[in-house]
Amino acid sequence: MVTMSDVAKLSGVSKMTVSNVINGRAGVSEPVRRRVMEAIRQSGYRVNVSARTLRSGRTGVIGLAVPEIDRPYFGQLAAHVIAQAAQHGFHVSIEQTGAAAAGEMDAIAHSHTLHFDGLILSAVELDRADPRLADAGYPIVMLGEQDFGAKFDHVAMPNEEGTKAATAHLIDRGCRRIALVTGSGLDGVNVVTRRYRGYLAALAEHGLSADPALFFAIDGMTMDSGRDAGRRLADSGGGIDGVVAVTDTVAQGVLRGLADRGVRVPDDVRLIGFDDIPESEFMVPSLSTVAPDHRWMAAKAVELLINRIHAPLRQAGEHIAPFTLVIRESTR
Amino acid sequence: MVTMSDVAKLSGVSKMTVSNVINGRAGVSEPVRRRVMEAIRQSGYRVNVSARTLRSGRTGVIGLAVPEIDRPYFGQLAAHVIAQAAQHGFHVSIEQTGAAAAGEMDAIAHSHTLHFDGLILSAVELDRADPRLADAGYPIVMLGEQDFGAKFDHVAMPNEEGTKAATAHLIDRGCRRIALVTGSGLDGVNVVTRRYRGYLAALAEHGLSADPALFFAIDGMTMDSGRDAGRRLADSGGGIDGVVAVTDTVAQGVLRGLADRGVRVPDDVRLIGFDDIPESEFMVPSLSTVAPDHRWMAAKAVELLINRIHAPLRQAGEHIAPFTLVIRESTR
DNA sequence: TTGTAAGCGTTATCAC
DNA sequence: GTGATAACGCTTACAA
Repeated sequence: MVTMSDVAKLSGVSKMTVSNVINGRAGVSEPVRRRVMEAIRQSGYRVNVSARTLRSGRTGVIGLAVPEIDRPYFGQLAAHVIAQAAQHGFHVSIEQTGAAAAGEMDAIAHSHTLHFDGLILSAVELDRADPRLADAGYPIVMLGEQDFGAKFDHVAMPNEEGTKAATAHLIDRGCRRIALVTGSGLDGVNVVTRRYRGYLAALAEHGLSADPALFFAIDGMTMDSGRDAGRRLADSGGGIDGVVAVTDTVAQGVLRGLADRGVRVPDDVRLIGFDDIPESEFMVPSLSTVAPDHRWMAAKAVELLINRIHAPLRQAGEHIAPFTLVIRESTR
Repeated sequence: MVTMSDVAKLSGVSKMTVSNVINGRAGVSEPVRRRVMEAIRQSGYRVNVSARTLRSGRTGVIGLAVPEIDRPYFGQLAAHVIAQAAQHGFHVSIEQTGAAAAGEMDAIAHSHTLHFDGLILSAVELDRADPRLADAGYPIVMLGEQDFGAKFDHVAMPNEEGTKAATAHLIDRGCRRIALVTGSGLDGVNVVTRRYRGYLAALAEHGLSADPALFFAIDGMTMDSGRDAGRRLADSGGGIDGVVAVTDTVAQGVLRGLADRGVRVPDDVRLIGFDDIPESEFMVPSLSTVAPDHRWMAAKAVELLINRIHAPLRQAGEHIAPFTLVIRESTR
């Protein structure tokens, strides 16, 4: 392995001068700089990041912890975060938490080991009271889901507003018996409860009542559980004419479950999702959905994190993403 | 920051003994080991990976370079690779190459900087002749696409065999005018040409001719270009009764493009894809497809890479993944 | 503008 | 079994 000393020897200067050239520091004469660059090129020298990190304490890597990278929403999120971080000269390392609280704490403990400069945590289940969160050793930004009070910067989805708009849209289209397909946990403050509140708010505003028979609980935010809910929904015979699904992924499952039972969308039932994943436009029928500005969210999270890396003591804040309602065939 | 020296002082032993305890090396008496463990617990000590890496030369991180992490296939691949690597005590860092050859070389140069122990490269465009590949400084395993000759371990898709089986299946179902929707580059040895050969082989074997009018070229492996191809296909009026799409993602676009034109699947046209992404089961209609064993591929790639990390000089080989044909509604 | 010296936290070596 | 010492490759602080 070729080191800085080798380059120094080759170009007839000291290690320090080589370091200065590499890091673009001022105070190196042009001839020397050229000699050094040439020596670097010739020798094929590469900086040893471990040594630099050991000395400087900065890794240039930020962690992104997501439940499962193979769900479209998180894949898309990761792509945006990687792009944004690159613009600031940071790399991204992805950790899968497996949607379990234990895994999420692992990501933090682990990344401690891996020496991230900071962590973006797209949390679903993590208990907000966990004390270990406080002393992770580096800044953390929460993205997209949980509310952890004032301790962390938090980039939030327009959960309540978005779901309210989606529900209101179905009502506008003439739906009167509108089902909600969502997670079962209605305690605490999280995606599920926030979106539930938005659903209720829209119903109330239009003088509709919230029938418990219209509430379809599912186990995870997966296509599979969505399909199951779609079938139950079709079998319920409750005259349901509209469905709000908690995410597009779940909506895709619902769509499939309804198709399994011969229920047509939007003819028999209208359906709307949340997230605007890339697939939504291509489903048959294409899926109407709440489209948060994902790029904005990724940019915001990276910006907040990098700010905090440079200035650890700042007031944390919540930032709610803007959204639009994308109307497609499923609610025509 | 609490270091190994602190733990040593706290437990009244030397740094070296602490190191031995942490790394589970033999030759530490039980009482001492317990004292050290307790000191670690009390102090909240964490290993500094940079220092360890600097000294040992191992990072414990393997890179995974994929064109775009937000495409379902690569998301799924990443999930499997992460899981497999974890079983061997390795972490995974994901690099996006943006499907361009330049980006793929970047991933290599870059990860040099990042000090991976090895790299799994899911290459699409990378020119096999690029000399920089040879001296990346760590082992590389090619996964899923390109063929780079005998220089690298290579875990390959059953491109030819799978596409042949898919085409034969359509013929079995009674299709006689079978279109192929695939990338335009028919030169070189890559996914596109290999799958094309499989398609031709099946036609030939059943006495059907390859009509150029049945060849629909697309620009990238995206849903968007698939949709476009689906529309052109519907508008072509060539009596097409079957479609082989180069990937499921493209097939999803084709499905949508056909729906745009009111063409019914499978009633008017039968459609089959390649990859068996999670979405395929949930499309309407659900998509028949060639299902390579993704888990097998990830496991093989990780295994080959780790073998090579431990024994750099071994004969490279090609390993073709097993596959099954999954028959769903789109070819019923 | 350039060079010297010290040390970041860990592990390999070899002595005890 | 346990410990002292010397690296690993780089950057910070300071001297020339």
